[in-house]
Amino acid sequence: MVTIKEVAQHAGVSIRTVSRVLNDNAHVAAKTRERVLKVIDEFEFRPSAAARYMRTGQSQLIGFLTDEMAQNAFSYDLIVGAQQAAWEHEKLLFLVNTGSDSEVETRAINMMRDHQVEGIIYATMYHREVKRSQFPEDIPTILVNCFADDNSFHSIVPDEVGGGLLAIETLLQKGHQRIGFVNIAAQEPAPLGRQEGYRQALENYGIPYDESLIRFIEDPFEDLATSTYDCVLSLLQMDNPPTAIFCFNDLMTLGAYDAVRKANLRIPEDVAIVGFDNVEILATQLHPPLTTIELPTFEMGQIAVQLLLGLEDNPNSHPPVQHMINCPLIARRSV
Amino acid sequence: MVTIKEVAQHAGVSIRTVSRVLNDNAHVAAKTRERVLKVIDEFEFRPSAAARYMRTGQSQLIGFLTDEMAQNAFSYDLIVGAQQAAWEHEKLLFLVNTGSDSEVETRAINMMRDHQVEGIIYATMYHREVKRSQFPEDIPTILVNCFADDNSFHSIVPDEVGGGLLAIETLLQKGHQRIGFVNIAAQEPAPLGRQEGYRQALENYGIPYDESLIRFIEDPFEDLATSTYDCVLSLLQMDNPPTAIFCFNDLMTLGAYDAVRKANLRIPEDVAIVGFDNVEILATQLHPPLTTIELPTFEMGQIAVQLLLGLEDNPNSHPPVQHMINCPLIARRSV
DNA sequence: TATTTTATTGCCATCGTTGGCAAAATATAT
DNA sequence: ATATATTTTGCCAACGATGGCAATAAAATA
Repeated sequence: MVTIKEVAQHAGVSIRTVSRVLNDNAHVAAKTRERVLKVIDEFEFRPSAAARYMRTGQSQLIGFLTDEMAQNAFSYDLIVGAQQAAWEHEKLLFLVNTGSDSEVETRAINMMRDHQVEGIIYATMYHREVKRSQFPEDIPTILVNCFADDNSFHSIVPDEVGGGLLAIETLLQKGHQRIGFVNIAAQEPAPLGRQEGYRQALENYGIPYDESLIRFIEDPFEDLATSTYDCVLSLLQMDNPPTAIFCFNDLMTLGAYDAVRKANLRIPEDVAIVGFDNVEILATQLHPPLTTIELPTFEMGQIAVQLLLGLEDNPNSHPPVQHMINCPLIARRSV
Repeated sequence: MVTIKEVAQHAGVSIRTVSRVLNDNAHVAAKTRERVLKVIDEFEFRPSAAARYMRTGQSQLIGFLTDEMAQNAFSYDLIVGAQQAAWEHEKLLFLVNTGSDSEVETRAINMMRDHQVEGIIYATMYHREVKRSQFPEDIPTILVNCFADDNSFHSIVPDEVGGGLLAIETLLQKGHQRIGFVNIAAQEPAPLGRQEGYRQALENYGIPYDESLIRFIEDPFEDLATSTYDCVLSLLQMDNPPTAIFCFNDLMTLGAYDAVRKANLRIPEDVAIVGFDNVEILATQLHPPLTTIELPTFEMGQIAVQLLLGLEDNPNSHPPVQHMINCPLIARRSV
């Protein structure tokens, strides 16, 4: 590895001059600069980030922690979004997947501290609350898709209620009056929020809230599509069946599509279907393509980094920002 | 940030002693060590990785480059696999997604060099050849899911031929004699290799190779499932239709399932289906769950890191290893 | 007790870079 | 030509850690 010393030697100047060429650019004669630049180029010299950090205290590093390796595309888009934003600011992203193991988490945070990251982004795979104690107080931290129990950290979460509302209002606008909803049973922001959106939308349109149109899936991991299949089939076999179904997520629409076909009905002519998440691999390939609410994960990753970097300028921007991201409708052909 | 100096001061020893406690552990009196350890603990001191690197030359960093942000789960598993292996060796992973932009790629490699990564892993989203010139010669590099045009780098790729062979032999063992194959038209290792596996399997069982059973999809990005639907439907409408279908990837089986249903046939009783990739989100949720060949991406990521770290011990292990990863069958219920 | 061995500790240089300050070189004003 | 201002450059000390070597303290031997 070639150092600034060698460059100085070959250019016949002191290392201070090389350093000046590298940084200020001021106070160095044009001729000298040219000579130095030529040597730098020739030797492919690049200043050591570690040595630079030693003097400046700027590591140019951001830590990115994720809790579990989900099967879904969620995490990946989030990472890429964050990576891209970091890139635009010439920062590098450290990635650690902790698998929800709190010991690993602590160790990971320690390692990031060792490398003097300028900030930490902590992203969870599903929207939930996290304990504040697990995060260091002296490193700027942004929570993504989660929030601290005491809201003591900046956090970026999707607007679940707004998403649910938008899904249902879209259906109501098309004239649907009875709308089934296959939700999951957990007491978490996502199912709770989306259901609240469902309720509000009906209220806005003066349509009574019929509990029998809502079905819950207990175990959201085991055979999700199959459970949805059963739920949707039973909804369609009601005396007064719904003409539209809202599924808690896109994966579930796989089962919903099957159930509608089983009942010998057509999508969207007989039954409209709306999902949530906009998992492109599914939504675009289904038959017909799925209308769904987008969980803008890429954007969330981007915003997290931008927020983090903005923080450095005014680190005392208390109270922490609770950023709520709008979930737009992606209209395809299932409505 | 508390430094070794402060620790030394508070413990009433020199920094050299603290350093010894931190590293060797030898040649320091039990009493002293205890005292130092207490201060370290109390002040939550952690040695700076940058300063450490300055002296030792060990950055503990690995660079991970990906070419594009694919929709599929491929990349994510790969990253997590690599991350996990890195973690086990106490290394941290830098992630940069280049979006196939060679300028970004060069800049990314430069940034990694700045941070003195111990090695670089370059992973592509589909199995292909890459140019050797784009990689630096002085940093150990592992290619994943791709290989250099002159095989001058270590590389880890899936055994496409073996995967295709396994898929078809599985079907042949079940007594299927006419097996349809929906492939994609690109001249790349994956479609070419899997088709070669298809051919070999038939040859092994002494069954004639009937070209009319193979269909090609020209544009593998636009409406893949729909194109597959058309292909499978036309296969099933042949005079002597196949009793099994092998799809180039799992996404395509979505269309294949629809086509089989459309033809009023059952899976697997009337038509067996085998996919490729083992995209869990799809394979486990389909109706019935999909039998498919796994592309062991997680494992590939792990092996990449292990190989990289092993390299440091014997950096002159020329010629570069061309590692071929076995693709196993994941038997579910579509066969 | 004196002497040798061994265990413990501290001083200093170093890694590659940047910033403060002063020295040298050049340009401008008298 | 001399004095003064300005530009250009170099020396040296950091940053936070580690390693070589010497100094000191403790233990073992004579």
